[in-house]
Formats: sequence, C-alpha cells, structure tokens
Amino acid sequence: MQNAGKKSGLDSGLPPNSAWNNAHDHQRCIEDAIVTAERICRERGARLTPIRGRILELVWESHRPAGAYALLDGLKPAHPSAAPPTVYRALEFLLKQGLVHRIQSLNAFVGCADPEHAHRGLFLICDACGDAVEIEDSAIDRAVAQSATQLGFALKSRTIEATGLCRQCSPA
Amino acid sequence: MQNAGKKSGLDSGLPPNSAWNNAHDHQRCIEDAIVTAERICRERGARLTPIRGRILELVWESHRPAGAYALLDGLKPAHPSAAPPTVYRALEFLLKQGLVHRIQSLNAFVGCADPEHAHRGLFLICDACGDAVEIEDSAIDRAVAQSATQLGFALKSRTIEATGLCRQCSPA
DNA sequence: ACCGTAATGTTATAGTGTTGCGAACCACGC
DNA sequence: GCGTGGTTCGCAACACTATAACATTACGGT
Repeated sequence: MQNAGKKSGLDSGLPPNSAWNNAHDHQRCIEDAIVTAERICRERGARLTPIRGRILELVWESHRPAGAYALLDGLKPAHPSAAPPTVYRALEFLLKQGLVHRIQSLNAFVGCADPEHAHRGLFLICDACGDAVEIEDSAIDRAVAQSATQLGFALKSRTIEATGLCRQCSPA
Repeated sequence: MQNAGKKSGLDSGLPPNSAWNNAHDHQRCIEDAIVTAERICRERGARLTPIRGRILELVWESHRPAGAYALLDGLKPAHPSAAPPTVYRALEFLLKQGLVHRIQSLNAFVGCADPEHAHRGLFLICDACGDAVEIEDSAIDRAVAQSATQLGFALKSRTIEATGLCRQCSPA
C-alpha cells in the first residue's frame, strides 16, 4: 500500500509501490513514524517544527526514497516560501535525529523505521518498484569492523546499499 | 588501488603498495594501472582511446576519488573540446570495463586495482587525507547475500562505503 | 571506396546541493 | 514586560553533478 500518489506530488514516473509486506497498512506506518518522531524530539529537547514535520510526512508517504526537490514540491503548497535550503535544512535536522536516512546511490531520503537507537542499516532497493527497505545485520557490522581494524582504519560511518528485485517484483 | 597490483598478502596489515603506505611508489601505481588496462582492453576487444586513457590516468593521479569536473579540467589541456559528456562517456566506458569505481557518497571516481575479475568492493575513505582504499571481504559478501535471501530479495549489485580515519591520519 | 557502427563534438538543460546574510522566532533570565 | 542570545526561516544567488539531443568524425570490415 504505500501507494504513490496520495496527496503529494512526489511521483516521478516509477511504477507504483508495492509493499514488501502485502499486509502492511501504510497509513499506520506514517502515523506511527510521526508520533514516534514527536516523542523522540520532545525527549531530546529538539524542535520538530511544522516544516520539519511536513518533510518527515512527505518522506514517509511511500517507501520509495524521495529526492530533495520532490520533497520541496510537496512542501510548497503549505509553505509557498520554501526553497532548496528549506528542505536541506529540514533533512539535516531529521538526519541528525536519526529520523531519516540518506540513500547515497539515489541522492534521496527514506524514513527510518527505528529511530530510537543509533544503528547502521543495510538498504535493499528494488529496481522495479523503487521501494527501499532497511535491515540490520550484526554479522555485517562485525565483518566490516574487522576489515577496517585490520588496516588500522578508525571507522566512523558506513553505508551499504544493494539493488535488485524484491520478492513482490521477482518473476515467480 | 592500494595494492595495485597483484596479490599482496591479502589480509594482514597494510597492502604493500597501499595508498596508505607512505613508501608506496605512486608513479608505479599509475603505470601499472595503465599497462593493465591496455592489456585488458586489448583482450576484450574494447577500445581504450586517448580520451579514455587520459581519464584513466587522471583518475589514478592520486588515491583520492576524483570528481567528473576535476577530470574535465585535467582533460582540457590535451582535448580543448572536451565537455561534460566527454568525461561522463569515458567514465561510463571505464566503469563498464571495471577499470574504475564510482564512490556514491562523494560523486567521484577512483581507479580499480584489480580490474581482472568482477568483484564487489568495500571502500574505506579517510576523512582527513581523502584517500580511498578498496578491500574485498568474502565474509561481508556472504552476510549481505544471506540477509537479502532471507527477504526473498534477488541481489544484483551492492556498494559499501565507510568513512573514518586511516592509519596515517589517526592520532597516534 | 563504401557502409555501418562506435566515438566524439557541441549546445543546452536538468538535477542536486551550498553559501551568505538578514529577519523572524523562541526560550530563558531578569 | 523586556532584553538577550541562539535557533530557525526567508531569500537570492550560485556551484556542482549529470544527461538529453543531435551533428559530426573516425574506425573497421568487406
């Protein structure tokens, strides 16, 4: 269900999203994400302003990574004065709070399903439907950390992004 | 890049001819890369034209990922008519031949030290000196493949990019 | 020499991200 | 209430990254 097309102008030509979990109620997805974000920000004393909240909603409108300028288009109806820096500043805030992730290979952003604790995810991006899912795997973490350590490299951040076909989009 | 060449003891400590090894003879790095590229292209019937060769040289001038427009600047003296498409076409060719890699998080390109066989690397990028080294780790490959398989995801490609401080740049 | 394809030239434009500065806003202490 | 200082936002311009579209040239095979 994370249908494209609800109320925003985020669509840019890819096939409509198909949920990786057929049963998932995407409206619930969004609401949960917003509620959680509000709580987290309250706890941390961070300000989830209307602009930032709206960007977060837009990011969550689908599980497809959203580009900054698509987000800008979605923001403009409610905030006509919005410009690129408006979006990038909001994204910077959301990234810092761990509420969204950046997908480097797409220059785009997706909501984070588990913003409570810092984590290093692995993204699986479907070439067909465009959906990206984030998973965690401690084995990968260990393997990367070990490789780095062997070279005397002090790891600070890391991103893993994979492409392919998700179950729904795979031929039979 | 590092270990330009061939087999170096693969896992213990620094590769002998590493970018992160002060002693490494970088001129040799470049020459090896060019010679290898010429041979590979000859074997494959691919045409390593002057423009493509020059771009490859430029990419290899350092172990720091080079942006397309920096490469364009380097290309212009010898090819005054060069324009962005010139560079991107050359890069497309080099990428297809496996002679360079793209660093997604930097929108930049580095030479590949082992273009002989297809491989999925892991890049360690030093925040201080900017050098990027590519390493391979089958354990990571397996871990990623396993995670994907569990979700019914048919893996096609994957990139791993990590940042931090290399040994030379680490505070004692 | 001729033809078809690959490679390059050329111009224009799309897409992504940043800088700088000043005004508005907000929390906080007085 | 009233500053005051830091955060957020408006606004304009700009810088960087990448591709589209079409014309032209060079190469390789017959």
